[in-house]
Amino acid sequence: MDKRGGISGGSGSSGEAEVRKGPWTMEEDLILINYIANHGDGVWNSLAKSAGLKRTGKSCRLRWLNYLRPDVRRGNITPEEQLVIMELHAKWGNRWSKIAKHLPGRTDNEIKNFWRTRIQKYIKQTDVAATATSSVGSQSSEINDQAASTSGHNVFCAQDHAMETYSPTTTSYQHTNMEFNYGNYSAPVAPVTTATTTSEYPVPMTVDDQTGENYWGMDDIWSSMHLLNGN
DNA sequence: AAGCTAAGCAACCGCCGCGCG
DNA sequence: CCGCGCGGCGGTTGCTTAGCT
Repeated sequence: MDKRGGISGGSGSSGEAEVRKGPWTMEEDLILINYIANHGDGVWNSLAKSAGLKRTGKSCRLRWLNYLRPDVRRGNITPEEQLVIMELHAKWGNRWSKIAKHLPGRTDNEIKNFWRTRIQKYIKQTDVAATATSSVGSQSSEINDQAASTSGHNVFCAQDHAMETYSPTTTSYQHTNMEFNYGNYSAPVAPVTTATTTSEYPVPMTVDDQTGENYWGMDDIWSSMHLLNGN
């Protein structure tokens, strides 16, 4: 079952408004950003309709809050943030939005994913290690408290190498010769073999100094919005 | 080089609470 | 009080990709 596949909401023979699902396209992102920049957010269902997006209000809200907001921070969770997450999770449990409020620029979804992938793995490993050395099983909360009370940086790194090497896949509009990737979104793209062809796109791209790859960052998108809006 | 597996993450789903008529 | 719509939240899914065999 693919929850993210294309248009859903009926066979298409009816007059029902079709609802798009799955990864957001760059066009949709631009529409949403532009609309919110001009009208503000909120009342998401009507916003989706007014903006002409074939998306549910929920989907628009999620996309905006988790990704398109200008103050969203991307990239590595810092050791300090790791500590905060662990401390607050020990205190509040899976109250991700509450935890996210204490981490400016981080979203509940990001923290939730971080917890599930990194910290739960760490807990699992620690749990296995604990049961291996002792017949007494340890509970997650105990581990949380233990880890949360650990001062200093890279609390996981000593035992979890993945923490050190954590390098999230880019969430920018990354451009290669074949296609550009936007998180999971992968769209056919006009063949771009020269730098000049980037002007075909509404968004000026950034060139990575190290890889030489072109990509669209959020800054690029926002600057393009100013262009589109005539600022 | 090809196939397999695990990790990472975007996005959807279902539920709940709140405000409003 | 009740029903409805909306926003918010936590859980879950599945696609992509990197690493390994």
